[in-house]
Amino acid sequence: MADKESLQFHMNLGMLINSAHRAMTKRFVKNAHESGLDISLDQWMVLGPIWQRGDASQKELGDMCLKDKTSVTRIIDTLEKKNLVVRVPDQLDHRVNRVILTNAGKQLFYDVLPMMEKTREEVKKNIPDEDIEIFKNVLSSIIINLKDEKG
Amino acid sequence: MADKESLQFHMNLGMLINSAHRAMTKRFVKNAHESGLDISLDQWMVLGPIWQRGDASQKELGDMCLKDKTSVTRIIDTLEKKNLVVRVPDQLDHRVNRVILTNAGKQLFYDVLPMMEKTREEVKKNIPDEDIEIFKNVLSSIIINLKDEKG
DNA sequence: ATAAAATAGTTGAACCATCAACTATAATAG
DNA sequence: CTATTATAGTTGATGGTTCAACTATTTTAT
Repeated sequence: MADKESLQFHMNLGMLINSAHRAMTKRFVKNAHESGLDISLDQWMVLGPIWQRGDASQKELGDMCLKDKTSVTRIIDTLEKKNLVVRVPDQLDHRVNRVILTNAGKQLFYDVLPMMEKTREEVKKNIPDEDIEIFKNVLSSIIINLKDEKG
Repeated sequence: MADKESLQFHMNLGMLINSAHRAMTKRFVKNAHESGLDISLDQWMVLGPIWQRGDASQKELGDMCLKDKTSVTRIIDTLEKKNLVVRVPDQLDHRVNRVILTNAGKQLFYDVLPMMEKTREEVKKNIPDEDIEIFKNVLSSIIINLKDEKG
């Protein structure tokens, strides 16, 4: 597979991760679009945990998605603009917002699921399972290697 | 290593790549900052190939970095604003710009090299070489799996 | 030789990430 | 109890990515 060798020869680790990441988000959006769904990968990354738990604070979402609080704020902003979630002030701790799905949000979640599965398969095509395992292992190690004090 | 297992349990492939990528660019910028260097990882990704070849068209840079032509335009914009590169109209083909390094650009390139090496080592720490090989292999496969018509 | 198609690059809009500075509330220390 | 500190979230600024639409050249096809 000359294409692949050429890629590896010319690119360092950072570029490869960068490109793979961008290719994945691009494909996700493309598949969503073809299914008539208007959602980005980052919006989906946030929607998932909310669905899973029923509700979540923005802090919790940031922790679960490994996203910055600023990013969470802005993603929730656009999800709210699309009427997919709402922010509900927490009754006990007035600093926190509980984010919950609207009916439209729940509907979208279910609509996206099969499309997500399709994307996952496209990504993993022709890659042996054991390589995927090592791959995830290395990713985790890199994240831990670079983890710094302030989350 | 409970930390790592926990990561893998909670995160899917997309999130892991996303986080690893962000951690790497963050660390790069942090190391650059600590060395008194003002450059982002994307700017560095573009600077490298220019140095390597002496000059390059924006199209070539996009191909080499796997970046969109719009991104290249904007990165060159900021590199030019920082007086690290200049755009020179190609004499033969009036559609293309040749991008070349200024003296400041060359100087910065040499200053960044050791810092880049340090970052690379931090990223790969405790990861066996053969796993890194498989890792790069999987990344290349993903990129190829998702490659679409319009680069 | 001219019309049509391809190529290189730019611009504006929308979204995401990061940093720093900020508000408001809660927890803790004296 | 009050002063300090910590936490949750927001805002503005800057940089990068993608898409779509655009300009200006070059290539090609007839």
